Amino acid sequence: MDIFDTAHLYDGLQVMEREQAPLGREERLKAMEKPLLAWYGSRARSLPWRDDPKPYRVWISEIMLQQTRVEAVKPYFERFMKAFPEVRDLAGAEDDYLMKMWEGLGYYNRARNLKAAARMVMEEYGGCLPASFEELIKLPGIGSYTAGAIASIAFGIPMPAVDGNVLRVISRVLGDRGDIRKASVKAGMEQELKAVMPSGDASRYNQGLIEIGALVCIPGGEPRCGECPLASVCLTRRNGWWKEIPYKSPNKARKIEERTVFIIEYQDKVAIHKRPMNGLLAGLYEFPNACGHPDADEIPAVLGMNPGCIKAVTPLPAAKHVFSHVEWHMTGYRVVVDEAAADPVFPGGREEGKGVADEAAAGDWFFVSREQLASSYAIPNAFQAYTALVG
DNA sequence: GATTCGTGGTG
DNA sequence: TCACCAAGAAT
Repeated sequence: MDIFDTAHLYDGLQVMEREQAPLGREERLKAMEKPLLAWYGSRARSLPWRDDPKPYRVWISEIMLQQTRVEAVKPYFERFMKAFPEVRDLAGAEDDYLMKMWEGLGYYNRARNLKAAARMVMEEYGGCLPASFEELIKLPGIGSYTAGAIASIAFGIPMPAVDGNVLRVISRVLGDRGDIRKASVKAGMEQELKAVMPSGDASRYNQGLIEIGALVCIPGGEPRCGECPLASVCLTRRNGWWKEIPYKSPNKARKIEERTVFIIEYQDKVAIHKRPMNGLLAGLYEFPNACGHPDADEIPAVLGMNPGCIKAVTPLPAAKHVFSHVEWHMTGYRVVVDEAAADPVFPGGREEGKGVADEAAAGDWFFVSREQLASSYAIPNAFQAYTALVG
């Protein structure tokens, strides 16, 4: 028999609890500890950052895991650790290379914050992450969850690490209908968990709660209460509330932007453009693009190019990319240009004062080979449909 | 408190 | 197809 298959005990335990005074919130949370630690001891997945929890590795993994699935992180983590084995390597990273190592993972400010924090760790802590929640949370990119995760997992400090998994698990255990989107609900849960954290098992305790959320008390489907070590203390399990708890207030509708992407080719090279250092996809590279869906005969004006520079124009397939708060509905053109347009002295062959109205005008585009593009410039996956056409 | 930051899996 | 949403943080 599987000792963690507690389904057969539910009826008895429920009767027991009904016969006693109902548990208060703190008592219910305290009742989680033993079954949680026992379950984690036997069921924890083997993960690269878990098997070798050096502070630096825990830090990198926790940043990568923010709003990102474990399976997506794994290959990035291994590659990142080879590129930047120690804090010193990260602190001295070249920006374009750093972003190339992050290319496709999303939320690119995480990588920039990581480097900024690494420099602070070098200067202020001699290259070692501080073993202190209060010091960790001062570092850029480290908030209350990540500070708690690093403090507990890397240093054994008994501080809670409340992420989306923990919000879901604890809301369900307590039968709490508070809106888990609210910062106040998270802050309250951090306080309650801090009061019941075991002083000597912080790492396993926090990771156990997260692991239950990831593997058992899952979102977007029926939780696997039959294999949950917390089933006997869980109010949501007892009352069948899993569809209602956790409660999360609805999302806002996304804004839709129409864009046109230009694959501008000269011989074996293609034009790219560096995006501004703030806002969406900050500091990454992109193909020149513009608002709206201009006709082919409008392209010289849109690009601010002498029509004589353009040797051929062919339309490219439409594509859609969905960000968190914006949707791009894209079309594209392949534009083959001649020497005049590719002249580095006069980038883009542009006419003075004209050009793409917004972002592409900021720094002009420049031509790179396919090899350079693939090896040295981070292009976000929003352009994947067009990147694929460049080969 | 409300917004803005990517991307891919999933029902 | 589409809405949801994941090991959140910064502004």
